[in-house]
Amino acid sequence: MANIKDVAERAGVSVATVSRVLNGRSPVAETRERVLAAVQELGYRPNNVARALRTARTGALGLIISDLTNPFFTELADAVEDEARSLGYSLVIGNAGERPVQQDDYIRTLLDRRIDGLLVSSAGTGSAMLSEVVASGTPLVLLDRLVPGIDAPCVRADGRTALTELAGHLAALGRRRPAIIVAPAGTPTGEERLELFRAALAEHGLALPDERVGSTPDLQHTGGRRVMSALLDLAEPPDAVLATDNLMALGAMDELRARGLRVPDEVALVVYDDVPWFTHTDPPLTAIAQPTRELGRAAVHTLLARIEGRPADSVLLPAHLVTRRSCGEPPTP
Amino acid sequence: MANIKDVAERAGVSVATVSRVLNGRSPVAETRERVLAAVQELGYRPNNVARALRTARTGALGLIISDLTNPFFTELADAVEDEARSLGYSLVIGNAGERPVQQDDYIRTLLDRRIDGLLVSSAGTGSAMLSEVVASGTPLVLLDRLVPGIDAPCVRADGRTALTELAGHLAALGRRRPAIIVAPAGTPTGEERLELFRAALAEHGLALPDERVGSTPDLQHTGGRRVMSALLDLAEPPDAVLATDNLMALGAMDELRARGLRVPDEVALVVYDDVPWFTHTDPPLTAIAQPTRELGRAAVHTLLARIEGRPADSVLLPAHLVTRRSCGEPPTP
DNA sequence: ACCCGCCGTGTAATCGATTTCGTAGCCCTC
DNA sequence: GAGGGCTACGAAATCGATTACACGGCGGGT
Repeated sequence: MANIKDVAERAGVSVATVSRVLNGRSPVAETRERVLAAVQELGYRPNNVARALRTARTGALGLIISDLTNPFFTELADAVEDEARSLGYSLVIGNAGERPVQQDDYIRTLLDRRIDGLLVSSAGTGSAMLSEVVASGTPLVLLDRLVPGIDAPCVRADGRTALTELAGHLAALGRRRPAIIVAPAGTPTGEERLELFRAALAEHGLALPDERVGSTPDLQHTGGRRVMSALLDLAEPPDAVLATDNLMALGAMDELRARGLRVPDEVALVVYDDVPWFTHTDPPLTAIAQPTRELGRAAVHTLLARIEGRPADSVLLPAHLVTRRSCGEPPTP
Repeated sequence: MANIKDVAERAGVSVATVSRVLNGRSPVAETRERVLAAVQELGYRPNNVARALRTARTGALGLIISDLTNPFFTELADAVEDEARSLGYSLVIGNAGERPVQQDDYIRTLLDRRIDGLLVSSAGTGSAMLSEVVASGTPLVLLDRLVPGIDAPCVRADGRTALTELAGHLAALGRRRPAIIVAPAGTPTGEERLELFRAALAEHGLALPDERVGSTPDLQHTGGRRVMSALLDLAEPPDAVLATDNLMALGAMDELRARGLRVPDEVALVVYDDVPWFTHTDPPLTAIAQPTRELGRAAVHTLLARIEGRPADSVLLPAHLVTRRSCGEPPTP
């Protein structure tokens, strides 16, 4: 591949001049055109690696995502990618697969690659490497998940409105024994959702006793199924279940189906995170929709602010309840 | 951040020695330990940008995916990422969003970043930039989609077995008027699936006339819905439909539902690409499952072969029919 | 007419690593 | 004991860009 020296020779100028023309400085029509012609003829493209070494800017952002196959995170990643690209950055995606060790591995790699900034939707509580990121001075923004003890802005959705709406919805439909499936105590997101849901239910005179709080470290399909099974084995099984993750909800649905229980007739089901195909499940699922694309966009902007040294605050966007049929009420058209 | 010079000073050796220790050459216990101690104390990590400039190897692979929000491609990307990471490469993902222009944009960026190799699941027929890739000498492997005129190995699934199984399945269930929803003529994948399906049907005495071949350039939800609508308006509407993409299938289902037609009673529906949540739709969808993760893995291996100068051939892995209830037969447990 | 300053350009340093080449010291052999 | 070969290490070139500094020429001000 042609390099800047080849271009300089062909245009009969120095490499400095070529560099200046390409970066918009010192615009003298005649020289400028000779250089551009040479660039054209040789099909020259600047080597980003060399440029990055010299300028200490790679033009790449890193995104650590907890689980790429989870549709919520896919959409988030898509939104981030879109926004980053439109602002001239490219995106290196690291998939943590919900494993803290793998996450740390990836963060290290990205740091070694000298990305300009890092977005992290953290798996678990693995904050050891995160404090290293902060220490290294690489701009960091947390996405969707808070990490205690890490001094970085966090962009995420606020479930309060949605959960209040949900509690009202369930109460109005006569549900008396709500339950929740969450990540285990200690994970900030899980705890927050639990507390908000409990508070919202209380306002409608509904209790959420600990026995109807099912939790599992396995945030996937099988975890959700196992927890749902335990809930159904209770002396007083729930008549409404909120699954705080779409994968766990799928597992929960499988368990219901396996036991021949009908949704919403016998048990109402609500999912945290709305996903396009929830319209197509049997029955269509009532869901709490986070403003995913907006989150992605905001995260990129916050990160760029940090990169450019501008002040950057945390962002909190409201989530909303999307009513479908899995709680019993027909959707209002 | 500490650099190699700092380490050298602290250890009282030259930078060359530090480099050698870190790369496993010239192992002399005493010096070696001094260097490693200095590395430890300074928290030194080699600058990958500088290393890449010198060695002309970035340790990064590029992946251009046609649509990140399509679950099939998500799983593919996940598999590729997994395999790449386990082999010491990181992955830069570019999302083409099914837009050739954006795809070309991204390929250029990745080339500028001097990635070691490129995997492309091409959107449309945008092969202009692809021939540039070949010309640039960057190792290239096509993924899932063939691109005519591009001299690069292609890793993809062979639908012949699956479509033969499907034709038999439909015939056995008494379906007489099969139809297909495909990408428009001119897209290799679409044409191939059409021809294979037609041939397989013929073996069971079933015809697939052109009027029951619905195509749309919009490979998304709305495209699928529009085509399904046209098929249903036929004088002799189909009693079985194969949608060659999972997004289009969702659109098709919406149209069926909107018209109050029951699946499988009135129309059988089959989807190309199996996705985890197809178990949860109403009814569970019979699908053609591509060996997605194996495809991802094979693609990375093929690409590495090219990178290392080993011979690399195209790979063709068989797809299979996964029978559920959307064609009428209960699944055999 | 002379000098100052500015503008466009070239020369060379620089970013942080790898790698070639050269050299000093050591051991072994004859 | 001298010479040859090997080993461990350092000095310096190198990758391909950006950029600080130097310099020559030209225009304008006095």
